[in-house]
Amino acid sequence: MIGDPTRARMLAVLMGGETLAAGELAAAAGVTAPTASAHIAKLLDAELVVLRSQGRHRYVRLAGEEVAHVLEALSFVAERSAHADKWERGAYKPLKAARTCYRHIAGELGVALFEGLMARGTLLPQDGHCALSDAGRTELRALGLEWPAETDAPRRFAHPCFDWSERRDHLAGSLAVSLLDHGLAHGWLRRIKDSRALQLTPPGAQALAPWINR
Amino acid sequence: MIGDPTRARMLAVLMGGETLAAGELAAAAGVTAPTASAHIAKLLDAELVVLRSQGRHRYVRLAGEEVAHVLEALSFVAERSAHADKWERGAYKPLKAARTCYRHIAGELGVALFEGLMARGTLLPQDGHCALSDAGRTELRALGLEWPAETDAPRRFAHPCFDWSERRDHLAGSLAVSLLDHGLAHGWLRRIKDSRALQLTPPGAQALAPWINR
DNA sequence: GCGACGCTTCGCCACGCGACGAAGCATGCG
DNA sequence: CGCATGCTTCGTCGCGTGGCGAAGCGTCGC
Repeated sequence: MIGDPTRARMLAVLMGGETLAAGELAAAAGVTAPTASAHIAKLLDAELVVLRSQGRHRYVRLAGEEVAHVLEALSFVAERSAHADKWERGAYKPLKAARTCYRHIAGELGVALFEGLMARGTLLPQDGHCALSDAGRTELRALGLEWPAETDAPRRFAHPCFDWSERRDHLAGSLAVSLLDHGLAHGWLRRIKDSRALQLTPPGAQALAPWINR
Repeated sequence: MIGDPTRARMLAVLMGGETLAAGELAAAAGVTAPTASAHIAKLLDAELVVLRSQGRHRYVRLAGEEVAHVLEALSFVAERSAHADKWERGAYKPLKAARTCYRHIAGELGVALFEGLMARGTLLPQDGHCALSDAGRTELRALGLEWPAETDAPRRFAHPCFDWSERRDHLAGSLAVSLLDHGLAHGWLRRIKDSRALQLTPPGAQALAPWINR
């Protein structure tokens, strides 16, 4: 299912965490509308993506974090030895520095952020997941960040996610989604076109400085 | 590559962590020798498996932990919703209770062991991996366990590995391999035939009792 | 050496499935 | 209303690739 080149291209695009209309996906994958439609139907059937119909558009998004995790791990193994140093220099460098993993911040920036959040005590480890400390709540609100209720499903709220390029954890969960969205909305981060790479802007570096661990 | 049904069956068998001769793999996957040979060649080319020629036999084994991790995550997503309750009752129950993940102990037993090792202080968290405490070294030697030198590559020695059925970590790394091998050799654990499932024997339960967290 | 065995290479067949064009439904807009 | 847009369904084509049997190598045993 994932192995088909066209579907793989579609999934890779969706790994950015965005939701795309069927037509956009077709263009991104380089196939015609009928072909894309058939593939989307299969991905839906396999529950790898979910669909939201809205007017005459049909928006597609990855089904969840498990799927994103598999794809991330797969892409790492796939690109592994082939171009060992492309990660250090060249085309993959921006991806290694900062990228989206589903709807989280990953790469060097993601790992640094996660470790900073833990080191500063903004987040506290708790069983397998993470919880906001009282001080942490205050700090993040001061940035203007808002997040969904933490009450239900603590596991879903914030937890570590293994980062395949860094081989260390970054932050995942709904708090991480809020953080990415907020960062994009306020110009702290910019998506690099046609890529999962992210760029940290000067205001972003300033806003996140207390947590960026270097 | 992984998607082909025959190759998937081969990889699933190899997920047990064993090394099999080409002919055994052919039988396990239900194909003739020529077919298996072609598939093995492809898996080798993709560096998903490694080969050790010995006499007229050619032994195949998974290439490493990254590969095992991807396969484990994939199998979880693949089996996910299909038979949601088969994990609780029925065919998957032994797999959920205890199984091999590459060459580590996974499932409920694996998670309990890992958490017990940490809770008792046998293992100490250290950066992204784990280190043996002095007391831990003594405790494990008392069991008769031996392990490779811890000096080089601490990351490889012991680290958490996300367990897809339990959604918590179990122990991975060369220490985990030693533990599984030792457990099998001393009758603490038995492989269940034609499956990745493991069974904890009474002597095993006794030997591991100090670390089994319940 | 000469078989037996294990595995690979070769040649061939056939099925599956992905690709597209054309036509068919929906939805939204003037 | 009627036409444009977005997507799906249908029918068809053709390539890719997995499958096997037969034959070819290498390795071990007597």
